[in-house]
Amino acid sequence: MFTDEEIIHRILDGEDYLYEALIRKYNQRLYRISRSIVHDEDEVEDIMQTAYLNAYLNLAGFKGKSTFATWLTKILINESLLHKKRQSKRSQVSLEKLDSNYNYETPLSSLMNSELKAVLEESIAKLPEKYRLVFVMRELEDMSTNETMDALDLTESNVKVRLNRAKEMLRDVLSGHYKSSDVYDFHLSRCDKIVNRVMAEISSAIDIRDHKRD
DNA sequence: CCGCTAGAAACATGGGGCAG
DNA sequence: CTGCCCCATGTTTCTAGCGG
Repeated sequence: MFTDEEIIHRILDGEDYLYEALIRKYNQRLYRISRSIVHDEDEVEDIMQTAYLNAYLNLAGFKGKSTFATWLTKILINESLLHKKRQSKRSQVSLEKLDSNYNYETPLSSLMNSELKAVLEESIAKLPEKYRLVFVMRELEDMSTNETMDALDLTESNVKVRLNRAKEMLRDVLSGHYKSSDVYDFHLSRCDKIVNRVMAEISSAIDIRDHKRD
């Protein structure tokens, strides 16, 4: 097993195909996080694709100031927010779109009552974006407070209080306890789809780059 | 025992709405 | 317009628990 940093070194040394391993590793995380900003699945796919591509093209600029995971997450969040901003400019109607998009599939079998899961997903989706983002990153993706604050450019205390308030809001809706591990699951076919697309984009990007070099 | 982290509570601030 | 209140948000501070 190689660390991300080792893989990146090898990619920069010419082993471009290794980028696929990184994509597969972080697909689930990026999907959930982007999905907590943008509701439409297809749009999330596009955003992830763009984020992976941007990350790849700027890989040489990654200096290891934070971890690769955080760096990549940051790129994704920026891309997601950018997309959302563009979209809200085009059409002001976003509210009615919210409800129709909650019913996406969560393929893995779970111990959780499906009705409860649906309620939980809906409740999460209804959280204000800042709370939802922190909640998804901390609770669903198991990111540390430090990772989360780096990715979102927040203070430590702010991450803590947002997480607690998110939970508080969810508690108001959900009586009793909840199990969050299988919310926002990432469908495997979707994973392959994105991997293939990004690797295709990368190979053409490499062609262009090599062309320019000549 | 020490250091780190999470969480809860108290406190501070800033904006929006509203009566006068 | 002004003063006031309420609400959302962020910071500070304290406590508890966990592992080295």
